[in-house]
Formats: sequence, C-alpha cells, structure tokens
Amino acid sequence: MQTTSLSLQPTAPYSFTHACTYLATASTAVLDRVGERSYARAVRLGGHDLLISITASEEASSLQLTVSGASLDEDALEAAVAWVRHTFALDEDVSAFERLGAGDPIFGSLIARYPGLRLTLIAEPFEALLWAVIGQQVNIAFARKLRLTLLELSGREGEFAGERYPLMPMPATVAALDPTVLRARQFSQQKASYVIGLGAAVASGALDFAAVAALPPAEARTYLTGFRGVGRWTAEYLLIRGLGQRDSIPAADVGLQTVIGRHYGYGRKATEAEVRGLAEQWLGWRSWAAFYWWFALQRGD
DNA sequence: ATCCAGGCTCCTG
DNA sequence: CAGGAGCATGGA
Repeated sequence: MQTTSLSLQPTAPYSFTHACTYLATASTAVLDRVGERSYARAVRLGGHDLLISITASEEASSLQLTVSGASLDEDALEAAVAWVRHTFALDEDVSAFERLGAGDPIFGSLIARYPGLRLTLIAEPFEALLWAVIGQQVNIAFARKLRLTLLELSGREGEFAGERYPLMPMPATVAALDPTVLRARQFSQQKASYVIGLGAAVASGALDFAAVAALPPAEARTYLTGFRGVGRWTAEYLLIRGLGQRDSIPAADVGLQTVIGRHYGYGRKATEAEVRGLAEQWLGWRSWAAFYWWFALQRGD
C-alpha cells in the first residue's frame, strides 16, 4: 500500500464546493463518498485499483489530491492526476463559456448564480453508460435504487489502508449476470437485457470507449446507437458525462425540458425543439449548459 | 386509478 | 429521415 499527495491548481474561477454539492445528491454518484469540500472514491485506472481522495481549502482555490494503491508507480500516479483533471474539468478555460450569458439574461443569471461550477463527469465511461441505461424512463430515485442493486449483485470492493471502498464491476461480470435475478430485483426485462448485453459488448471490445472518444460527435452518436439499449439520449448522456464532450445537447431529456420550461416562463415543459433552439446560443458549450440546468433542477432553483 | 419518470425499438409514411 | 405506437416498471 503506497500513498502520495500533491496539490492541484484549477484555472479560475473554480468551485470545488459546487462539484461536491452536485455529487452529494446526484443519483449517478453511487460509488462516491462526498463531503462539503471532500471527495473520495476507488477507481480502476490503467489496470490498477486506486483510491482517489480530494480535499479543498475553504476558498477552494487549490485542491489537495491523495492517491493510494497497492503498487503506485509513476504511471499510476500520472493517470490519477489526469483522471482528476478530466473528471472535474480543472484545466478548462471558461472565459468563453461565461460570455454566453451576455445574450441570454435567463441563462446568464444561472452562470452568475453558480460561479466556478464545471461539467463534472461520471468516473468511468462504462459506469456512465450503465447508469444512463438504467436511468431511462424511470424517476431519479428509482434509478438510483436500481444502480445500487446492480452494485450489490456485481460490484467489487477494494481495500485501502484497512478501509473498504466499492468499485465498479468489470464489464465481463455484468455480462455474466442472470437476467432472472435482475428481474426479481425490479429491472424490466429489456433493461436487464440491455445492461447484460452492453457489459458483453464492452468486455469483448466491440464497444470501445477510446474509439468513441476519438470520433467527432455525430459519428460517435451513430456508433453508440448501434448497440441495443443505446438511443440518442443515452449516447448523448455518455458523451457528456462519461467522456466530457463539451458541445452536446440532450434535448429529449425530460429534466432539461422541465427546468428550462420553468425558467423561460412557458408554464409547461419545453419541447425538444424548443430546447434545441435555445441551445443554439450556447454553441460550443451545450453540454456545459445542460449541466448547469441539471444543477439548477437538482437544487430546485 | 391515473399520470409521470433524466427512453428505446420497431414500424410506417 | 420524421413521427408515433407499444413497451416496461415503479413512485406520487
């Protein structure tokens, strides 16, 4: 067991507190331990299970990162640092994003209300994919329950300095799940089949996240929707929260439609076309805009 | 009961 | 390609 600590400097303005606020109640954050200004989780990087711990000072201008692992060599440490920078978007130059508010007072007030909030990713692409599929067409509380069930049935545990942390199951483990067991645990027939099939696709290499990340957005969507259970919404959700693509708008997302309809005074949910239309002014940063809206929705703003 | 929930597949025009 | 029926499972 080896441990290394170092400090990270995000570009300004940055708020680790906002990231924690989001993760503390996000239905997707079922493997994460989140405090007001602290975060910890076990994650598999480069074939090794690592424990990542992050804390921030009160002003949160810099982060303290602690990485632990059984064999923490230079490569593993480097991977952990890159993971944190990517997952929390520490290196983004957000000045162009902040200027988006100029032409749209409603969205502008959102940017002003959450200074330093950044698109915060789900730790692993496979995790983002499964959580998205599980979250299809069910309410958020129930989706969280199903995610916890999947972890209970197939998740792993890592031990770091005598303490146990949950880990995402390996894709092959998910592929080997018994659909009847999932059904007995409130998965629908098709949701069980999607989850198992996608586990197999990732395990076999047929679904390759590195390849997806290298594709332009439109082609990535086409590639992803070729897999059963992955429609446009799921593909976009994965691209945004799993791979950190900056400019994708999941206009069919019910939550997005609800919060946008409310803020723009429609007195109803916005339609998909309305969301898509509004999003044109967020060009280049549409994923970030979606994330800001989700953040507002989660907070009841 | 009825409607809704961070949709998907498959089938028509 | 666009639109819609049918689907599946709980929660409020």
